[in-house]
Amino acid sequence: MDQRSYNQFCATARTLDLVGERWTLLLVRELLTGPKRFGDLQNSLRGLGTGLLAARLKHLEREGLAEKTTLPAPARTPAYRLTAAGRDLEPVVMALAGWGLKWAMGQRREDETFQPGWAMLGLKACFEPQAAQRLHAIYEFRIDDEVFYTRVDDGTIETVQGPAQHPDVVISTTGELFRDIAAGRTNLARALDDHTATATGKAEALRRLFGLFRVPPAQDRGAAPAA
Amino acid sequence: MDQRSYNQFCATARTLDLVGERWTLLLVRELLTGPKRFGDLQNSLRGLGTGLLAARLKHLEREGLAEKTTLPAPARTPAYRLTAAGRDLEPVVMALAGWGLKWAMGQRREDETFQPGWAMLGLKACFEPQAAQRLHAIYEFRIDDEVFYTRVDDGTIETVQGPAQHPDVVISTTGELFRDIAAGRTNLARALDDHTATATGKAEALRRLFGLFRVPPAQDRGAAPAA
DNA sequence: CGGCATCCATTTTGATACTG
DNA sequence: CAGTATCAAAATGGATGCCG
Repeated sequence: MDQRSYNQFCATARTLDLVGERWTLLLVRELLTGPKRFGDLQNSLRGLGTGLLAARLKHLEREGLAEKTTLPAPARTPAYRLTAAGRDLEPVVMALAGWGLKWAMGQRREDETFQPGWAMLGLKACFEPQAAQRLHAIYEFRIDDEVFYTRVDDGTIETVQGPAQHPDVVISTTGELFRDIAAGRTNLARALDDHTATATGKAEALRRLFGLFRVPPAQDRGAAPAA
Repeated sequence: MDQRSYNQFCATARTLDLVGERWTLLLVRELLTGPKRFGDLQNSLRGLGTGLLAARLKHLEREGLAEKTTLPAPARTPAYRLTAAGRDLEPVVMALAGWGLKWAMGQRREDETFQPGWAMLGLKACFEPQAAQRLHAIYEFRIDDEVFYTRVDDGTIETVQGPAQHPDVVISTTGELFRDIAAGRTNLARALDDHTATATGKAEALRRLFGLFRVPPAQDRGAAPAA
C-alpha cells in the first residue's frame, strides 16, 4: 500500500523502512517535545500537505510509533503522541541533529523557516551529561510566544513544550537570539549580559546552565559550492 | 537540480536534506566498513539501479561526504570512501541500527537479502564500552567468503572489511549463524559449543569477546499486522 | 479546526538497455 | 566493470472541495 521496503535483513534498513520516508523523522522530531495537534504539525512543516500529513500519521500509528489521543482538559482536542517505540527514536534524531550542528549549520538561508522547538532539540543534542552531575533543576524558556521547559536530573535531560510547574529559572528571549545560541554563534551568558535575554530565578541553577551544553564548532565538509 | 530541501533552519532537517533521500544512508552504511567499488555497492543493495547509484555517489561527493579514490596495489581499481564528515555519520547509522535491533528485527522474511557486514554493524551497535576496559584485541571474523576484523581498544571499537594483520582471535562461521547472533537469537559462546562456529587464537581475548556486546531483547511495537 | 478525497503537474524511483 | 541513457511506475506538492 504505502510501503516500499529495502527488503534487507538488517537493523538499519529495517528502521529506515519504517521511518526513512520523507517527512517521517521530522514528524518524530516534532512529537519529541510532546503531543501535537494536526494543525500545529502542519504549520511547523511547510511544504507538507494535509493529505501526506494524514498518510504519514496513519503510517506511524499503524506501525506503533505514535498514537492519536485527546488532550487533557481544558483542551480536549485530538492530538498525536509518540508511543514508547516512537520515543525511543530520540537517539536517532539527536544523532542527526548532532551531525548537523557540526557539519551543516551554515548561515540561515532567507527561505528557511524556523521554530524555537528545533533550537531546543539542537541544544539538547549538545547536552553534556557529566556537566550535570548532582544538578537537579527545571529551566523554563519563553521564546517569542512559545514556552518550553527543560528538566535536568544528574546526567539526564528532558525537554517538553509547555510551561513548567515550578521552574528554578525562567529565561525569556526571542527566537532570533535562540537560533543564534543553538547555532553556536553566541551563548546565553553573553545574551544576558547585553540584555537580549533575561533570566529570573535561582542564581545557582542559572550559573550551572551555562556549562550544560557544548555546541560543536562548525566544520567545513568541502562541499561543492551551490551552482 | 537534485535537491529537494525541507527549507528549515534546523540541524536535523539540514542533515536529512543531505542524507535523507532513499538509499543514501544505506550507502553510508556500506562505506562505514571501508571503501567499496561501484559494483560491490550495487550487489549489496538490491533494487538500487546503476543510474540512481551513480547519482547518489555523485551527490555524496559533491556534498563532501564521500570521495572517489583508487584502491592501493594490487587492486588499483576505483572505489568510494567516506570523508571525515561521512565517517562522522556513524552515530546516526548506529542509532538507527540500535533502534532496529530492539524494535524491528522480527523473523527474517524470505525475500530479504543479507550481508555479513550488516550483522557486523549490528553487533557494533550493541558494543558496551565499559565491558571493554583495559582490553586491546583484534578479532577476525570469517563469514562465508567474507572477512572482517574488529579492533577493540579500551572503550572503543572499529570494524573494517578485510583480513587483520595480527588477529588475536579468528572466528569462522556461516552468514546464517552470524545473522542469528546479531539478531539475538543465539550467541557466540553457544555456537562454539555446538561447533557451528570455530575460534582459534588467544583464549583470554576470546573469553572477553563474549561480554562485549549486549543485543537488546526484541520489543513489540504493537504494530498492526500486515494486511 | 480536523481530516479525508480527488485531481494534476512535477520529481523520484526502478528496471533495463547500452557504451567505453 | 563503471557508468550513461531511457522510459514506465510511483511518490510528492499544491490546490480544492467536502464533511463533522
